[in-house]
Amino acid sequence: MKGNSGVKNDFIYSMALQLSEQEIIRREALAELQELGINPYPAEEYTTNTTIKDILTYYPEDESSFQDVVIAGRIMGRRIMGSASFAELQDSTGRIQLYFNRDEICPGEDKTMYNTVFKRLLDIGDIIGVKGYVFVTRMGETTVHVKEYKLLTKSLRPLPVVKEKDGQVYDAFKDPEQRYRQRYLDLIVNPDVRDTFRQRALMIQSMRNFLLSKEYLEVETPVLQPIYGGAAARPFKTYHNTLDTTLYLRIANELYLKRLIVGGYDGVFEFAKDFRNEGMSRFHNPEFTQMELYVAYKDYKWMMNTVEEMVEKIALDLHGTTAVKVGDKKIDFKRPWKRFTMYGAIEHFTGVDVSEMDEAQMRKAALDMGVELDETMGRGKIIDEIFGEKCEGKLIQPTFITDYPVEMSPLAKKHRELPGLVERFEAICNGKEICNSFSELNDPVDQRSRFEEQIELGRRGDPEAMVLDEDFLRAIEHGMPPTAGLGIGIDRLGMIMTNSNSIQDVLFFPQMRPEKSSSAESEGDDFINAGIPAEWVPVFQKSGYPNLESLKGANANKVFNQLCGLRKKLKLTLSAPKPEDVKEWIEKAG
RNA sequence: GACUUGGUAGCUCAGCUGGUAGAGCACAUCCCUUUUAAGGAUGGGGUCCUGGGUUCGAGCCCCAGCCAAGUCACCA
Repeated sequence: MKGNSGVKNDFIYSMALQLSEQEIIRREALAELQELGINPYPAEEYTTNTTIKDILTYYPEDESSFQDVVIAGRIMGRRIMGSASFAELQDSTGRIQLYFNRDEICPGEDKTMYNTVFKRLLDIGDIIGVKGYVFVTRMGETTVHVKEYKLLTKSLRPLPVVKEKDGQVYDAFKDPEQRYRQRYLDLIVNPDVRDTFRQRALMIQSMRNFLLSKEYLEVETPVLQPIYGGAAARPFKTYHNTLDTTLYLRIANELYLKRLIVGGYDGVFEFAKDFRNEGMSRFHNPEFTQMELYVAYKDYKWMMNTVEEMVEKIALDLHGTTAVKVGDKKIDFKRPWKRFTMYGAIEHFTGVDVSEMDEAQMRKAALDMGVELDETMGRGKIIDEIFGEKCEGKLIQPTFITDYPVEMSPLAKKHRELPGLVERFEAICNGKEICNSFSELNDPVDQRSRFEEQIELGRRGDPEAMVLDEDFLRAIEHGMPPTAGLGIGIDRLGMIMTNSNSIQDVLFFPQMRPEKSSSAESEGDDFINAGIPAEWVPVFQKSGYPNLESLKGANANKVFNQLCGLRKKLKLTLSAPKPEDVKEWIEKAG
């Protein structure tokens, strides 16, 4: 360290107790930059005039272009030689090589900006802006010849360095836990992750454009609901102080959107975050996004055609083709999709026609197929079990399953021809449901009795049974036009459209258990309360005494030696304690 | 929730029957200087997830716990 003030030394070395060596070196570089009069975090705008992607795309077509470029981004790699160096710069569009030459960066006598600042004080991860011109190196790589550069942000932590050659990736940053917890790192070093989320955004945009082009109204409805409804699921519960009342985070927005149809809109939709207090897996996150759409004067048959049209358009907008690669399969969203009734699908995959069976016969048939059941299951639930067990996983290409048992669908209208069924369909794709839709039940008398059946299920112990929403009934008693409704899982569809294996890969910040945080900082108060100088607290903690309690009964000589040893090792400017001080501190602990 | 696998340096990972913690990248100092997952030399860097136990001795064995991933169950 040259010319550093004692104050800065103290700051850096007191941090040294918690920091890795590489972090200390970066903090020293930060201090040195400031002494050179360089602001590592400048406030003013840095105006760029192109992007890396544009340079790489258009320069090869016209080598007289890009002779005066300004770009900004993060340093992702450096190859430093004597008077000339190369670096990799990454912006939001891509990565390009930079060429630095000492005598061009520093035309005069003072070579500090090259020798000291660029070579020694900049690191991988720093954000800089550069001005220069584009050329091609002897090795044939399009490169920006830097005439001038400016530090825009100093990075204090080392970045995972991922290297790649001929499609082979070295030292990939791939541990899922770290990728999800520190998504920013994932995004920096794994460019395909940035692409996945761009595609997700494009997918939503495509869907929204489709719906807006039909002149449906995009709306927002409450997330905090006094009565949760619209789906069979367990809710998150919260509490409002002023109202002194329990509220639930919505599990669906269906009942609110239908109220809007009652209110006279012909078509309403919402991209809704829903919350379900249930298990987590690679298909389930506690909060997820669903697009719900309700269109008046339509039925579920119309809605099937609409879903096909919409999803086919999304595939085309994202991939330019209706066929999408998912894992080792190719899924083709080209219309028309295959259609099965639920009974038809079961007969197709099991060879058993269950359509005419009563509950007892059905139970026996299911058990014969090896489907596990429990006592609380009624006829509808058994059909659902058979379907889920024997059919759903086998449906890879997009397929509509229609006409569900009434017991499973308390918000769907009874089938116009087939008793015991409702006018409902789901689209199954890659073995998973991607949407759910019905001709909405608008008969208020029927709706009330369906709710009452749900209440009965709740009494029998079904934790997912729906509760009766009196205001919703009041609304449809005023008359809701015949309506087709749809819920489509945005995350699930996103997984398919981006070829992602888990829902965590299409959510920026999937829910994780909270990280175990070191409580060292708060525990430090104990030391101070016992009269131990604050500047020694981190030294104690580094020595293996996280709190005062841990110091109890410790050998005073040993502690004294540990403290002084660390002081020497880390070149702390603190004055050494006396042995009797240490003894006194330990006595206070015990 | 059950089962399986894993947690070792900033990152990716080795680590023998239980015997003084290793490599590559990154970092530091130096050499070469239009290189490209740059090369060469030297060096620094560790709570082996946590807590117990067995043992003369534990990264490794046993028990408990934490976190994650995979599979299964439930839900979209």
